[in-house]
Amino acid sequence: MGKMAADMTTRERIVEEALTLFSINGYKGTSVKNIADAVGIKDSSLYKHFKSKQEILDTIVETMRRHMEDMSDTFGLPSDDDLEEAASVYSGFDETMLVDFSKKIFLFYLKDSFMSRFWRMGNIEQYQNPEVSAVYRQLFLADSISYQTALFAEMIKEHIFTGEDAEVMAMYFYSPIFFLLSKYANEAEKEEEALGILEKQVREFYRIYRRR
Amino acid sequence: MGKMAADMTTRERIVEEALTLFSINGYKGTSVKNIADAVGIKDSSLYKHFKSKQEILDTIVETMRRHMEDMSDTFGLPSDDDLEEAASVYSGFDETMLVDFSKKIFLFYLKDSFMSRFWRMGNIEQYQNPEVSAVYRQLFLADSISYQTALFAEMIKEHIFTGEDAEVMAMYFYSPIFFLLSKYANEAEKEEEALGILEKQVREFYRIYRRR
DNA sequence: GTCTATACCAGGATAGAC
DNA sequence: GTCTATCCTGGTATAGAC
Repeated sequence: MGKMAADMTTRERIVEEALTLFSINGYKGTSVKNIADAVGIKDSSLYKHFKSKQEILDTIVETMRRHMEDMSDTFGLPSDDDLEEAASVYSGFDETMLVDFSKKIFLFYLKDSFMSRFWRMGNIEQYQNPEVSAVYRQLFLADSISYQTALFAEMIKEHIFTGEDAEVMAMYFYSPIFFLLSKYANEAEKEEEALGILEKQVREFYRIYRRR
Repeated sequence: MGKMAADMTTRERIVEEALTLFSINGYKGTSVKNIADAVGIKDSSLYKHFKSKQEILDTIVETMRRHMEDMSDTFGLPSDDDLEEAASVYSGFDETMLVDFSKKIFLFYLKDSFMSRFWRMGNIEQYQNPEVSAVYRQLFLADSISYQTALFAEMIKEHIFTGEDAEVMAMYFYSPIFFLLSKYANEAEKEEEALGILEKQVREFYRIYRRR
């Protein structure tokens, strides 16, 4: 994203096209020639930029790892350091804000061009490539839960929500998002349907845990 | 499962070994020779049983489709027809029974040899093969939700649970199971950890929706 | 840094003997 | 219904000219 094709180096464009193809056809289902064709060079020329097909995949994973680190910014989420601040930001939280927050997370995963392609590639390659698997699992399974657990814990402490166990709350908040991503990642046209279901879930979540 | 290798025809053993290999290395990552080796025959001999590698995959999908139809039995679940009966069966439902019910579903998906291999293969191949995708999505995304929606709707009607929207309840009941399957499908050794988390989720679910 | 040409190998599938 | 031998294609990667 951000850069136009013209602004990108050939090396960057190879990574870009490879991620797209890997996310559609998988690593084994994508040939070096497929990637070269997409970039508009011959397959042999590609080896001036990468010493092997595997090295392209490694570069994608590395890029994703860096992308991940400044994800909070992209998200518009506060960083781990200032959770207290985060909670105070959300202290005027109402139902609508919680719904918007969940939709923001959902649509970021679904529509951000890097995220959505990595989601799909991660699904396909998670059992094959240990490095892909590690980043995929951290991103979509571990970090999401741990961040939201910390956030809900803070919000309980600040008496914004009631609840005994922040991790249980985080699971109830995030796992429907995860489920809907799995279901709708490949059906962009049904986005509205997905958002409708998500909204109902989150309104119920708010009803259950709001301070009474 | 149930049949020993000795009892199975060569054709059945090909399907069996192919599913195992596809679930580990994917369709493209598995060669006909890999399958033949696992069965103990030469790759060329395999073509006496199947006219192509694709036909093996089609047979697996077909087997899964049939497996699916009598899943309710395997599950120990009532069929769609007699939901009223199902609800009355659960009318004496307490927290422990709900926890056991959720663990049963979770462990069935995780440990049933056919299910767990199809789960993994479905994950890998969901964007590649339309037929795999259809069965995978029906099994793990659509049917689970619709069955549990019907069940909770009946239980609300019978005043066993309180709740406005059975589908929202079904999502809160099933999506943590789905999330935990995604997380632990490849880490059989952490089964206890997964069950611990599941139990906490379901106890919270019961606390929220039990009749008061 | 792009091209053409080519080496090399692995995979899917068939032919034909036993 | 299993084997050996073989065909063909397509994929990764390298060499060397421009």
